[in-house]
Amino acid sequence: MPAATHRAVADRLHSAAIHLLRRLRRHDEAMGLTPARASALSIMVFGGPVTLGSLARAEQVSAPTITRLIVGMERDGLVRRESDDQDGRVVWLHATAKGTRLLHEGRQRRVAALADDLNRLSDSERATLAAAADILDRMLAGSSREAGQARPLRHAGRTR
Amino acid sequence: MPAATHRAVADRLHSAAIHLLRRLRRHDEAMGLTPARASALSIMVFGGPVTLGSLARAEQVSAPTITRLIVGMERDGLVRRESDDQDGRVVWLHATAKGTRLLHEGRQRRVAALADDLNRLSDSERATLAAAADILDRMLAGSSREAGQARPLRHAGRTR
DNA sequence: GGTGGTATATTAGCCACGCTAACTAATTAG
DNA sequence: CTAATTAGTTAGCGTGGCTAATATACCACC
Repeated sequence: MPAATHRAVADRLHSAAIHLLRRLRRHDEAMGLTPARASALSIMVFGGPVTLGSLARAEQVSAPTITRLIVGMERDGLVRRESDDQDGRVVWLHATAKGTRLLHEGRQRRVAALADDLNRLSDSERATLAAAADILDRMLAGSSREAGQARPLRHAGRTR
Repeated sequence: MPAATHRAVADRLHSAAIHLLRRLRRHDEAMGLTPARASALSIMVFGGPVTLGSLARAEQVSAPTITRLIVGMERDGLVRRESDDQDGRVVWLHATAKGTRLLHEGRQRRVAALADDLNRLSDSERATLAAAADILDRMLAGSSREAGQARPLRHAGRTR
């Protein structure tokens, strides 16, 4: 397979991923969870308690951004702060029951919408998609170099 | 194939798409094009001139948001405004040469990064991904109900 | 046991880009 | 000709990116 073909595949994959997420994203905000909050919550729910710093690294945003995000989420009862008894500087973040519930509801909705679309495909088409998802995840996991294993849905940043 | 399996496929696809775009998005801002600008530009470059209103619909954002985005892009020489001679209300938007060049450069970068990853796969894995991209694009095109045919990379919105 | 350096989190203040509400101007319908 | 509709803008708000500067805690070392 020549390199030019790789680029063509890359291009189509890129486009497919954009369309897929554009479609799913509409369900994200249907229940009061902004994307930034959903992404941070997913890290805590699937990966357990984290410190502010490690959350910032996992989300690939700056420390002040995370501080402010968490202040709001704590105010709304989605996360709980807890200070470390070994190290007075670090703050541990836990998803509350409410936060966990909201995250799961949103996830359900998104995935259900996609599953609807999948219903209209043939078995072999679905099998192809399943195989592709596996290949992609292996490929991307291999080239990812960050700490967090969960799913930050990162969105843009300013560059100045 | 039972519905439960569809959900599992949906879940894996969702996750794969997120990881894919998270990886690509880093290249987006490497050249002074914010995601919102890149997305608007891609509509004009690949789809030709558009009116403010149709761009807003294609991007799925409100009219004021587009107005402000375009004001900035015009200031920076990425787009040109032109009024319609039939209808004094409408404003046509054209990508300038500079805008077109910037967009293509960014696209090259993103796709090149992905093609690198694809190099490490086997031929049959690549074929699976190519087939999956086609299936996805057909599936998503079938359920999309908007006017614009180009590629808005939409990101979150506020709901109040 | 104080002193300097490093690490963690916060505060302050900027910018981009979502939104609604309210407006102007142009067109179309009746 | 007036009323309704449509296209775009202006004003003003909220979230979530950022850097720079600061407070606190820890650590290392003399």
